[in-house]
Amino acid sequence: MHELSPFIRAMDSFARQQGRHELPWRQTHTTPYGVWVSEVMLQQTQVQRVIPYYLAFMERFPDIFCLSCASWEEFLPLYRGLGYYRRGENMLACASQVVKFYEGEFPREKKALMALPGIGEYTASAILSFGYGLPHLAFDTNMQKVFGRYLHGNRKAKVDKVSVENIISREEVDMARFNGAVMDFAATLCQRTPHCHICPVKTHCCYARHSGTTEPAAVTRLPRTAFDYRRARVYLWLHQRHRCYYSAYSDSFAPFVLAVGVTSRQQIKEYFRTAFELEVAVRPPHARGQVQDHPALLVHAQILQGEANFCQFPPDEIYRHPRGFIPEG
DNA sequence: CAGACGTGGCC
DNA sequence: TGGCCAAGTCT
Repeated sequence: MHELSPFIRAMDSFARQQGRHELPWRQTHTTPYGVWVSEVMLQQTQVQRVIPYYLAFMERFPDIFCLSCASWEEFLPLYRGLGYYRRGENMLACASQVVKFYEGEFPREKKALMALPGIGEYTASAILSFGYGLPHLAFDTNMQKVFGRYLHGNRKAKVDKVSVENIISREEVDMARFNGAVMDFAATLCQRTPHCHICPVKTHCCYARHSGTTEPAAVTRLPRTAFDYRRARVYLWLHQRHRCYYSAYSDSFAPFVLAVGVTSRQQIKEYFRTAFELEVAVRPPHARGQVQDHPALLVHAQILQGEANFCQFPPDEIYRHPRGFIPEG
């Protein structure tokens, strides 16, 4: 017996009663490949957003051999819109390595998995537990939040992963079931503002016992002064992973200066699509201010697809603000 | 080890 | 509408 016993029993019951069993990557026919695809897509991305991407992706690339042969041009249509395009590059590289070195089967060892591109400790554990039924704890931000609160009353508190994993393994618990249960529990009950009044472990949880007073409340920011996007101009730095920057001019470096009012990410993408036949990923503005009495936004963007016929400059030869830029203050 | 990396939906 | 959010990984 130990302090986690009630929690483990509660999660088992929670999984049975309120588990999200209908998620497409939780089906009985889901392969380690399917687990991997879902886990990579789910990184820093919301479940509801991933579902349609996952379904379409598995239809287009049903197995890892299929994916390992795909080009970036074939891959991108099924990935575009998910963001974090390095993730996408890593998926292709990973698929090709698994085929080349492991005959298309993901290894069953954490160390070997973590050596593959785009697979870190969390994703490796997820593949091992969900894909192979091995007893690895999939410790993500959900588990951090839940165990931090349960054990120490604070979602940010340091949690000893190894001892938690050992304790769970010792119980006769299916680790995959447990991992999924904690995620569902975190998503539906133990949210940023947790619903302790209906929580099955409230009598054992450190956070609930202290009525949440052990955790700092979410910060509320002061409202900012309105910014006139309709009159604003975007100054845009187009780059390849910040390794080289493209200039709007051929003789010296200059950022792209867009038309007044072309400020939304959607508008900016459309501009590069029609003007240059380029697909670009546009970051939210990293600075705003004034240039010659006009509101200005400074924006980074990188090329996803297409050929750029612009002059290239190394990062140290570009300047980061337009002449006369006055930061908002 | 901070900081970078994307996006569309939501209030 | 602007600021925040969501199953990490890499450098």
